[in-house]
Formats: sequence, structure tokens, C-alpha cells
Amino acid sequence: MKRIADSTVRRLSAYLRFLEDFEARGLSTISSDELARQGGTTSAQVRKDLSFFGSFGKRGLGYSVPELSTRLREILGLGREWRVIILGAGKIGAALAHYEGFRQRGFQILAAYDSNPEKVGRKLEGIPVRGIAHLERDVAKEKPDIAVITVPADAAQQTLDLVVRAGIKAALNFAPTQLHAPADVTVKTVNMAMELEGLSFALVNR
Amino acid sequence: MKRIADSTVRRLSAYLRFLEDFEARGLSTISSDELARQGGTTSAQVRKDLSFFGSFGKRGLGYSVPELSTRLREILGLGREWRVIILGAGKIGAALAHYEGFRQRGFQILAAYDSNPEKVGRKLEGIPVRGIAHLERDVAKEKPDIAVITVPADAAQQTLDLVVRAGIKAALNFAPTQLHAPADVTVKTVNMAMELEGLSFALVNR
DNA sequence: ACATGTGAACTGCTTCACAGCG
DNA sequence: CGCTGTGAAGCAGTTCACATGT
Repeated sequence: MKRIADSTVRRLSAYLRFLEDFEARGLSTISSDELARQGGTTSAQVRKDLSFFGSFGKRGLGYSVPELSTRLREILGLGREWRVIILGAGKIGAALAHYEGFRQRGFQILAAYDSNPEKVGRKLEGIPVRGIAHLERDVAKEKPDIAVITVPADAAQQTLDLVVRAGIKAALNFAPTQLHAPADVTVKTVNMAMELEGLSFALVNR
Repeated sequence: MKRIADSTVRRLSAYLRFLEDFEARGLSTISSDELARQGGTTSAQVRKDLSFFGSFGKRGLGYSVPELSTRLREILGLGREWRVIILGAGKIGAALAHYEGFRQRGFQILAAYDSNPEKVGRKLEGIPVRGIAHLERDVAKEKPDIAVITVPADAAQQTLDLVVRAGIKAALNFAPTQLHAPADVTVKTVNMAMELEGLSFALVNR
């Protein structure tokens, strides 16, 4: 398969969200133009994005809302349950464990891990908190797909190494630090400090 | 000034973080090559990024660590205190209010706002929680620079509208929804659901 | 000798524009 | 006729490669 740009995947994700709104409102078709308006892009961009995966529109009419959302879910790999573990049972971990959007989209949180013995054995928003020492064994048994890293920055790389060694191939990092992983492991970083600095830059440069 | 790409600003932010490490370790110079290695990019990229703002390296030697970090802080607008308010006193708001990285980098959180009367008047990690009705008046008086939006998705656009009407020119959005704002307002969105879907896509496409 | 600074070449994403089809 | 699908053109960001300065 042709390589798909990251920006394209993000837009597909956005389109799916709009389609769900449309579905809820009982509308049956949508044009690339409408999708573009919602997503802050252009109709050509929408059609190009979709064209990488086939042609499921009807000329002169637009796209079938249920059909397109089904296809997008397939493309994004949302047809199945993804098993997620959270590394770090702090405030961010708690906010994530609490977040309903995850479960709704098929991301099932199995457990949280923490090195602090005070937290181990408790619950974090209903999710069990386990000792980090159990990680490798648990991963072998429960086969989580995705690790969410919410440990402090100075522990993030070693936590990722642990997770990678245990065989997990995808991680979402919330620590404000650059992580290094083997090529077959996908890591996405959400860096709030970086975003704020982007705003700061924008504010001083106008 | 020439328009600077978003990706460039993000890298500058990353470089600054490495420089702070270097500074702490007492090292006095750094090469573009070393900076590149840390940031997962190339030395040419580092030099190009910096060249937009001047030439502060020494040929044959590299960059002075304290000088470059000072310049980067200036470029990113981190020479001053930024005043931040949080909209939505939920779990994410709490995690952010708690996060030390903000204060360290000069982002001072003034207050949180919530529409739930049960929360108003309490504290969120030491930050006062106020009623949303007071927003416009408070903004006029306290002049916050940045609004962080952590309300539910279906309230995010109206919250942004409120904030924009009050005169704030920068917002960081955590609601999983596309927001629309006037051109003179900078909005950055951190969408965790989108990142997870990116991981899902990566996992099914290999 | 070594590492920067920067035009030039390149790569790849976005936009254009129109043929194709319902 | 309207809207999709898509090559071609345009543009922006990245990488190359080397002249330049210390």
C-alpha cells in the first residue's frame, strides 16, 4: 500500500467525527464540500484523502453517510477493540482513565501501572493500579496493543524501553520529552508545553 | 518577518529543552549535529531552523549553549509571564492546574471557570474556580493571554466564542472537536482521540 | 580542519482544473 | 447539471552540498 501521510490520517479521523454527527441527525448523504467546511479544509483535499482508499462517492450526489463512516472506521482500524495500558497513575493518567471517549471508540483500558507502592493495589477511576514490576508478565498474558505513558519526563524513556521490550508496538506519550524507539514501534507524543510555546510564539509574532 | 512553519516552531521548542539539559550539565557549546541527534532530525534542519532568526553559531565550533537558549526563549516569547485561564474544572483541568511545567516556563494560571455551581468557589489544585458568568468581567480586569479549553466537546465552540468575545487571542483546546475562530485568534487543539486513532491506523497498516 | 549558513535541488503535500459519470 | 475522482501544476518544507568564516 502507498504510504499515507500523517496529516491525511488526522483528517480522516476528523471526517469520521463529523459523519457521526450527521448520522445522529439522520442525514444520509454528504458532499466533500460540506465535509471540508466542517474540517477547515478544501473539498479537493477531502476527495484526495478518500481516494487513497478507493472511490466510494456517487458523482453528482456525494457520499453515503453510513457507508463512508463504516469505511473510515475500517481504514482507521476501529473495527476492533484495542487494549490499552496506562503507565503512571498520576493526574494525567486519572484524567485519561476517566475519559469516556476512549471506551466509546473501542479503546479498552486494562490497567494502570505505577512504581509508587502507595498507589499499587488501589483503583484509578475504576481501573486497577498494578506494580511496574508485573508489567512484562502481564503484557505476555493480556497482550495490550497500546501503552499510554504519563510518567514524569525523566522516567519516560526508560518506561518506553520497558514497554517496547515487553513487545508493545504503539505508544502515546504525554511526557514533555523526545522519545526514541525502534522503527517498528509507533510513538506519538502529546506535548502540552510545546503547544503552549506555539501559542506564545504566535502571540509575540503579530 | 517571513512566515515560520509550525513544524519549525515545534522543533525550536524541542531544541530549547535539550539546551536546558546541556546547561544543567555545564556544557558550553553544542553543534547542530548533536542537537539534531537529540531531536530526531538532521543537522541541516537545525541550522535552517535557526537561520530564520539570525546566525548565532560559530563556524568550526558550534553554538554557545547559554546564548542559544537565551535567543530561543526570546524567539518563542518566553521572556515574559503569560497569564492563563482554564475553562472547565474537570479532570483534565485538574491535571493541567497541577502540572508544574507550566509555571516553570512562565505560564501562570490565574483561575479556572466552570458552569457547575457545585464547583464554583472551590479550589482546583490551589487555583480558584469561578462561575463562567464572571468571565467577561474578569478578563477585562485581569487580561489573561491564553485560554485553555477543557470543557466537553459539545460546549467547546460556545466556550471559545465566549473567550474570543472577551478579547483573548490564543486558546489551547482539549475538546475532541474542530473549533472555528477569527483569523487573529490562534487556536491549537490537542486531540487525544485523534492521536489514538493514528496509532490504531499504524497498527493495522503494517 | 571543522562546523556554520544558505542557495539549489528535491520531495511530498496541497490545490487546481477538468474529464467522467450518475 | 452536480459532484466525484484524479492527473498535472503549484507550493512549502526538507535535504543536499559547498562556499565561508574561524
